This record gives sequence, structure tokens and C-alpha cells, in this order.
Amino acid sequence: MRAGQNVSAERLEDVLALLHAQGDRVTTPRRLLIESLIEAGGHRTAEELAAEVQSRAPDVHLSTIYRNLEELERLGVIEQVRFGGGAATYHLAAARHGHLVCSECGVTIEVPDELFRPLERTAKTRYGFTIDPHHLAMRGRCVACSASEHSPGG
Amino acid sequence: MRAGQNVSAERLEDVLALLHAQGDRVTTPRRLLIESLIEAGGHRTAEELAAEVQSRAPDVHLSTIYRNLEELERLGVIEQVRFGGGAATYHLAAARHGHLVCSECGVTIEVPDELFRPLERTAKTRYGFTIDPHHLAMRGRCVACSASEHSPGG
DNA sequence: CGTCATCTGCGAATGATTCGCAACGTAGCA
DNA sequence: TGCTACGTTGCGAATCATTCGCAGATGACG
Repeated sequence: MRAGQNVSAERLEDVLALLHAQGDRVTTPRRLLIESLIEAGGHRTAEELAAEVQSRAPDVHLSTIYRNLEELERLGVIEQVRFGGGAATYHLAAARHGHLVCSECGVTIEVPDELFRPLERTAKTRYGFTIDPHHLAMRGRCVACSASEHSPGG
Repeated sequence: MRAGQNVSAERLEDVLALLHAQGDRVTTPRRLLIESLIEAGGHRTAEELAAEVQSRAPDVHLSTIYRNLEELERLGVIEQVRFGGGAATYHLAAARHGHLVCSECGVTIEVPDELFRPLERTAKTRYGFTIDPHHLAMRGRCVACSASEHSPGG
């Protein structure tokens, strides 16, 4: 049977094969970027990914990261998510999940996308609206900030 | 009697009253911006709003627009939505409605907030996360765009 | 009508992302 | 294995959106 870590290895080769099939070349910066995305497991900004890649290949330029990120998104390998006002974040397409973003402290809670299923279904059946599975994000207050919010006052 | 246009007028006064209550001043740029947002009816970028305002008060600066947009968002009067990679867009916040925003054609479908209830409840009970009722918005594709999306192709 | 804090206009600063170009490296072929 | 062709890269400048700092203007209130 397949060990868990093998999944990542297979994933890497899978992506490389896809690149190859597209006529794209498998370069060192590209391979390192994909590895970083796989190892990241969550969302990372271009800059964070660049730092990760540069720890193994210092000469890789930020613009190269952006270019590859764009290409990988085009291939459907990764997804771009934009929080608040800062830099965009990226994560593997397979790691699909909903986001609960606290407007107060900024913490992001990752939740299984099944949480959005009922909403998706109703939107579809009742309004013919297909919710974009890549943008399952809601804003609000996390449990900690919610608690301090409840303190009596004013 | 109240004509439809009066609704907007009431809305304007409502917002101005809110500003007043906050200790904020009612200035010309601010009033014009709110009017523009009300008349817009949909999402507009800061730049578009600036153009609108400047058509009536040419000296209003873009940075003033941004500052007021920020303030209005803080007050819950408007919401910021980010499409793809460009500028952020803003629109009036509905009191307690969900929004289904089509990323394709930009149409916004207002839906009863009950649609978000299961999601809200689960987020609360399972993660202690309180979803902000002013940000019940999901992106996706409306029925029309969804249909054209389904057209067969290469 | 005067006082004072809030706002504004303006341009520079910042932060994120994209572009142009010449050098470089990978892939395919003989 | 060596050559050729073309996708890629590194680098810095350019672009785009948004924010900041400041001094003067303006609205709220007595």
C-alpha cells in the first residue's frame, strides 16, 4: 500500500509530468517551487515561497516565483486566494477547503469544504448560482475575539 | 408619498446620521462619495468612484476617496470585494442579506440570510467562529454565465 | 463669529506584481 | 556525446493600487 509521504512524491512527479506534457520545461526553480507548495500544506504568499525556494537555490528571483505561480495556476495545479488587503496567497488545488477569517485578529481557520455544501446546494437549486469552490471564505470573529467582544461595557 | 428615489434619499440621510453619531464630520467629498455609492447600485473601484465624485467636485483627491472608503467600511456602511488581481471594489452593505456575486458578469443576487444559517451555525458550534452578518457574500457564476460556461468546446 | 479638531489636497512612499532583455539551461536529435 | 532551438531565468525598472505625512481648509458647536 502507499505510505502517506509517497502521496507527495507522486504528486510532485504528477505535476512535473503535467508540465512536460504542456511542453514546459522542468527547471530547478520550478521544481523547488512545486516542492515548497507541497510541503507548505497551507497558503503561502509569493514572498514566503520565494524564501523557501531561495533557501535551497539562493539565486532564484521573486519574479521567477511569480511567473511560475501564474503558470501553475493556469494549469490548475494551484489556486490563488486573496485575503484582506495584503499579498495574494497560493495553495495546492487539492487542498480545497473553506476559510473563516477573523476580522479582528486576522487568524484564518481552515475548515472542510463540506461546511459550505448546504449553502452551495441551495444557491444552485434555488438561484441557479454556482458558488466558486475556490473562494469559500467568510469573515467574522474567531472564538477568542468573540469572547472579548462579549465583555460588558460601554 | 414616498417615491422610489426617496429610499435612496433616506439611505443617504441614514448614513450621514451614522457619521454624525460617530463624531465624524459631514464634508462635501464624503457626502458625494456616499451618493455615488448609492447611485452606483453595484460594485465600483476606488478610481471609478473618484471619477464620479470628481465630476461634481473636481478637487477631490483619490486618497480622500480611499480614506473615506476605509471609514465607511469600518462603519459597516459598505463592503469591499476583491475580484481577480485588480483593484478592490466597493458596494453598499445590505443589512442582513446574503450576496451571491457573479464573477463573470458582476450581477449580485440578494438572498435571505437563512441560506447562510447552517454555515453560520456550524462555524459557531464547531469552531466558535461568529460569521460577520455584514459579509455574507459568496462568489461564483450566475445561472446565465453558468450556462454559457457549459457550452462545449476544445 | 471664533476656536479647535477633523478632513482634505497633494505628492511622495510603499508594497505587490509585471515587464523587457540578454544570458542560460533543458529537451530533442544526429 | 555534442549541437541547436526555444522556453526560462535573473535582474532591475516600470506599473498599479493603496497608504502616509503635512500644512492649510473646513465643519461642528458654543
